[in-house]
Amino acid sequence: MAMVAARVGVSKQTVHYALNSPDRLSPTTLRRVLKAVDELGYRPNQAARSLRTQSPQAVGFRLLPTTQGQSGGVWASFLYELSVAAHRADHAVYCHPAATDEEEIQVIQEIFSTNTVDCFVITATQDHDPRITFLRERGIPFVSFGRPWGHPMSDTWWVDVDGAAGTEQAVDHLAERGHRRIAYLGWDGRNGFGDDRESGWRRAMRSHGFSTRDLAVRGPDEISTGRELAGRLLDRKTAPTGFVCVSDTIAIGALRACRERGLAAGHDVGVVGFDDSVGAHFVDPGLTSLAQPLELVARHTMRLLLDRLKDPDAKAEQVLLRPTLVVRESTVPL
Amino acid sequence: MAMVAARVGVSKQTVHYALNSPDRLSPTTLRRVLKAVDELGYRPNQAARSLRTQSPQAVGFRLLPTTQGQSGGVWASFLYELSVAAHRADHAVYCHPAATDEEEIQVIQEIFSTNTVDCFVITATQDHDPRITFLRERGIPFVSFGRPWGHPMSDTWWVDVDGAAGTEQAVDHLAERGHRRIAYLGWDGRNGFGDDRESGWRRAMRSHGFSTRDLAVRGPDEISTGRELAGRLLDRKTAPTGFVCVSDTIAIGALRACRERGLAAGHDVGVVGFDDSVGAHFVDPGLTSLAQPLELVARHTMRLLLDRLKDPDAKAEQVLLRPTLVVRESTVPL
DNA sequence: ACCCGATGGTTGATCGGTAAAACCCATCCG
DNA sequence: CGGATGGGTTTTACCGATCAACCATCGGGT
Repeated sequence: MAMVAARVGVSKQTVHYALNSPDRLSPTTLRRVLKAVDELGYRPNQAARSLRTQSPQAVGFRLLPTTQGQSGGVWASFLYELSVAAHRADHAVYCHPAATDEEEIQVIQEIFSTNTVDCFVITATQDHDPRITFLRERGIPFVSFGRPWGHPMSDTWWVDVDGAAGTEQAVDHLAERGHRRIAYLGWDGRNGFGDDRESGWRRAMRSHGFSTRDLAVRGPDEISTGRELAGRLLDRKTAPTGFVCVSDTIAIGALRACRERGLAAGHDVGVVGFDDSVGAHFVDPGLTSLAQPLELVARHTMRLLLDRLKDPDAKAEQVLLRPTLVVRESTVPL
Repeated sequence: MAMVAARVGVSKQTVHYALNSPDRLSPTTLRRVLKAVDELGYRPNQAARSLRTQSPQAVGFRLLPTTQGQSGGVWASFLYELSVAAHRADHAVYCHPAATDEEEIQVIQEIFSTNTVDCFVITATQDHDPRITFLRERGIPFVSFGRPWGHPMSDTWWVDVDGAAGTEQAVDHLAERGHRRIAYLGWDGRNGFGDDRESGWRRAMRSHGFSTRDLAVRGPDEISTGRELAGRLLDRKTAPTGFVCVSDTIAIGALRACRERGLAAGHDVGVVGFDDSVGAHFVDPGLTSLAQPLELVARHTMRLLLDRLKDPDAKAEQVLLRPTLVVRESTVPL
C-alpha cells in the first residue's frame, strides 16, 4: 500500500480511498492510483484489515463426520452454495470439524473468542438444540438452517424448508396418480422436522378425504427401517399403494420392500422420498423426492447473517422456503 | 493481552512467553500468568497473529458444484478428514467455491495474494492440470491429492491412492471367487487415474493367466455408461462374469445391466466399484468397492503442507497409499 | 576483584491496513 | 473583505500480537 502511494506520490490513505470509497477522490487521482495498483499488482492484506476492523469477514461452518449425515450429502451441497453466497459478500467460509454437538460448542467458543470468524451457520438442528442455547446465551451471531424447534422461534434467526408443504405436495402428486391409501414412513423419537413433515401428510390426506388411520409408522433413519415398515404395511390385507417418506434413506428401504414383493414402483405403488440426495439418483427405479432449494437457502442465510452483523440488535428474521418435487420413476414410470 | 499483563503485574511479552514458550519463564511467573489468562478468559487474536507472522495459518480448499463430483461425495469425506488434520495442526480450512479450473485459478490467486491462506490442497486433478502449472509457476505452496499426471512427479508434492493396486486386489478377489473372465469398465479420454486403474487390472489378469482380450471398454462416468458397456459384454457368446469398474457410478450401471438380464450379482456375476461412495451402500445388492484411506490421505496431506511451509525449498515429498477392498453382496452374497 | 554466561524478564518497533480528525485551498456569501 | 463551506487529501493514532534487542541479577571460574 505504501509502495503504491509512493509511486503515485500520494498518501496511504488516498490509496485506501481509491479502493474503498472511490467517490471521495477526484477522478484523476483515482485513475492514477488505480493504475498504480494494477501495475504493482497490489492486493490488500486480509489479516491487517481483520485486525483493524475487528471483523475477520468469515463465517464458521461445522463439518460432520461422514459416518453420520451421509443421509444424502445435503450439507455438502449446501456448503457449496453457502460458499458461493459468502464469496459474493466478500466473506470466507471457515470449516471446522465436530463429531458431536458438545464438540461443536467447544470449537465455536474457541474460534469465536480468537476472532477467527464473526458468525456461524448452524445445520442439522435438533429439538432443544444445545448449540442454539449456547449461542443465544453468549450473544454470538448465527443463523440456523432448520427451525430451532424447542426454542422461541420468532426470537431466533433461521432459514428453513417447509417440510409440511413438501409432504403435502407428495400426497397431492400421489393422489393425482390415483393412489388413495397413502402411508407415511417417519422418524421415531421427538423431532421437530419429523413432526412437521408428518403434519403435512396428515393435512393433505384429510383435505383429499383419505383416511390416515394406521397409516403412519416410524423408526430410525435407516434403509432397513424403510424396508421393514413398508414391508409390514404391504403385507396387510388392504395394503397402501403410496408411501410418503420422511427421508430418501427410508424411501430407498421402501422401494426394496416393494421389489421383494414383486411390486413395480411407479406402476403398482408410488414412493416419494425427501431431500433429493444422491441416493435418489442412483437407486433403480429413480426415486421421486422433495428437493430443498439449497441455493436459495444459502443466499437467505448469508443475507440474514449480514443483516445481523450490520445491526447486532435488529429484530430477528426468518425465512421459510418451499421444497420442490422432483419426479422420477418411483411414482411415474418412464 | 495487556489486561492479563496488568493484572499479573508483568509485561505483555511475558504473557506471550507464557502461552508460546513456557520454558522461558520461571515456574512461578508462568503459573501466575496462566491463572490470570484463565480467569480473564483471554484468547489471542488470530488476525493480529496472522498479520505479524505473515501467515494466516489456513489452507485453501476448493468446493465443487454438486452437479459435478456427485461421483460419490469422496471429496466431502476428504474435506472432513482434512479439517480434522488441519485443526490438530492449528490451521484453519478455508473453503472457496469454483465451478471450473479457470475459476479456481482465479480464486487461488485472489486469496493467496491477500494473504487469506498460505497454501492449498488441490483435488480432482486431471492430466496436465492447469492449476498445477499455475501453482508451480507462482511458487505457491500446495499439495495435490491425486498424482499430477503430465507434470514432473518427483518435483511436486502429492498424496495419492494406488489405483492399480486397487484394481489388482479387485481382480484377485474375483479370481478367488472363481471368476476367470473379468472385464474392465473404464473412463474414456486421456486420464492418468483411469490408465492407472486399468493397468492394475491388466497386470493382475496377466499374473493369473487370464486373457484381457476385448475385455476392456470405456465411456464417460455415468450410470448409463456402465449399464450399456456391461450389457454389451453380457450379450456376447462368451460373456464375462466379473466386472472391475473404474468408479462406483459405472459399477452401479453394471449392476443394473446384470439385473435386467436376470443375473444375480454375487452369484452369477461379480461387480467391483471404486471409491466406496454413498451409492455403494445404498444400492441393492450392496456394491463391493475399493475404499480410499481418506483419513490417512488427509493426515499425510497436512503433514506435507506443514513440511513445505516450514522449509519452502525442501525436496518435494510424495505419498502413495493402498486402497482397501470393502466386500459387499455384489461379489459375495449374504 | 573481574569478566562471563545463563536465566528471567522488559522495551520498543513493526506487521498492513482503517477510523477519525485535521488540514489546505478554492469558492461562495453577506 | 472576513468567514463559512466543502471537496480533496494528509496526519495521526490505533487494532493486538510477535520479533529483536536490551537489561538486570546471580553464580562460577580465573
